[in-house]
Formats: sequence, structure tokens, C-alpha cells
Amino acid sequence: MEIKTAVDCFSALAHPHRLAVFRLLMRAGPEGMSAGEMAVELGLAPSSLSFHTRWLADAGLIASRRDGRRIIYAVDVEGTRSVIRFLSEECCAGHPELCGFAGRADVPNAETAGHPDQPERSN
Amino acid sequence: MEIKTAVDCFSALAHPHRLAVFRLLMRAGPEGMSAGEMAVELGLAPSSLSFHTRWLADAGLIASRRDGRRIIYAVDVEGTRSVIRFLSEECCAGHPELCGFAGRADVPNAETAGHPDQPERSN
DNA sequence: TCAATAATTCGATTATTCTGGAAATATGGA
DNA sequence: TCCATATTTCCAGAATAATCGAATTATTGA
Repeated sequence: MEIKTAVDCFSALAHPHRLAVFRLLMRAGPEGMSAGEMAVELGLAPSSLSFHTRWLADAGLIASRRDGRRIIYAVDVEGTRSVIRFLSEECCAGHPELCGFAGRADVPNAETAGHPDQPERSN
Repeated sequence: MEIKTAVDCFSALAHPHRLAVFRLLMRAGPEGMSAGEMAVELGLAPSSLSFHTRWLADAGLIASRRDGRRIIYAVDVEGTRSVIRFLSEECCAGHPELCGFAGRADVPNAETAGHPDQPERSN
């Protein structure tokens, strides 16, 4: 994941209303939720909600599909996984022992375990 | 982790210069790096760098200590783990199968591991 | 085609963030 | 004590983000 993309993702999550949208959609699951429902749920003007959903969509964290005259939003699973992976890998970069979050549960932490004494990079 | 804290953390990472500072410190490891070094490395005015380090520190992602007349910054491991955990748990909330990132088996992450059939929350 | 519904884009306004120079604070060494 | 170094805080000004009403676009059903 590129730095710019990562910044965009963090920016997308860096606002109470947007984080609320994201959480709402997480709970809604694959079926998602319409823009209107979310606006009501969060007490936002439709235009404001649209402003935020666009931001999340541009970051690749949510996606939209049309259903009749409604637009349904749902979490973009791949995009979301990417941010988590980015943060986790940044976190353990060179020092996996620090954060204890070096990898996936289903990937027997090969690199992590091995992690041959990082050259301690002095610059 | 509270919503507000999470937003603060994401905000802290949501700027190119701050993310650069964070990455720099990740690579520097526990020994950290002085404000001056980082300012030079990133080509920022000392006051600008200070503005960003403060933000990261307030979010709990980095911490500072004095060494003579220099201030050394280093990653706050606990704070960083908290954000990753928050994002991962938000991600899998109710639908761990979606992101495949429900947590590490060997990390004290009990609530996640247990994951008792989420009440499917219909609102 | 026309009215109703759902959402987005446009616009102006307000609020917040970012920047770096200048001044202030803290430390170390002559 | 006095000066140099390291960093932060203060202060404008410039840039960006957030808000919501009004206008616009898209869809459905009569």
C-alpha cells in the first residue's frame, strides 16, 4: 500500500462522523445500508452524509451499489484489510517484538519468528 | 479504546508528515530519534516538526524523553497496539469472516477470540 | 410524461489545520 | 554568568475540511 493511500485511509477514519459511518456499515455487513438510513441514524443532512461517504469510498474503505433509487453502501473488505495490514506491517517493521501484532493468525508467523536480528539500522 | 481516542489516532496518522515521523520512529526502534534529526531528515522547520510530534504524542502513538538538551521521540508501543486492535476488532465486529483479521491466536485478545455469536444487530 | 423519492453536487460560510519565523524555555559547557 | 544548542510555544497567514440549504441528477410508478 502506498503512503498516499494510507494517509487517505487514515484521513477517512479520522472524523467522528466518518468513523461512525464505517462502524455502522461494519455492523450492517455485506448487505450494507442506504445513504438515507445512515443520514437518519446519524442525524446528518443528506449532503453532509454524502460528503463523508464519498471520502470513505475514495479511500477504498467502502463501496456503493445502486438499488432502485437508493444507493447502498457496504464495507470494502479488501480495502479495509489493506489498511490493517499496512498498519501492522509498519508497526512491526524491523521490530516485530515491539507490538506483538506481526502477522495473521492463519499464517504461522514464519517471518516473525525467524526475524533474523535486524541490522539495527543506525541512520 | 474510546471512539474519540481512535479518531485522534487516525487523525495523527492522517498527514503525510506525521505518518513519515511515525515510520521514521518505527524504524528507529526503542532508542528513538531526536526532534532535530527528524526535522533534518524530513526537511521540516523545527516548529512544524514540533507541531506534528505533539499531535502524535497527544494521540498516544509516540512518547518523548529528554536526553541532555535534546528531546528523543520513540514509538509508544502500547498506544500503537491499541489502534491496531481497535481497527481489527471494528473490522471483525459481527463478521470476522469478512476481513480474516480477527486477531492473533497467541495474543491476549480474549474478547475477540471468544467472539460469542454477535447479536446481529438489526438497526 | 409528470410527480414523488433518493441521492449527489454546488455554493457560501464557518471551523480547523498547517506552516515557518520570531520569541521563549531548557540544558550544557566555558 | 554568558553564550551556544535544542526544542517548543506563540503568532500570523494560507490552505483545507465540514456544514447544510438549494439546485441537479437518477429512478420509480401512475
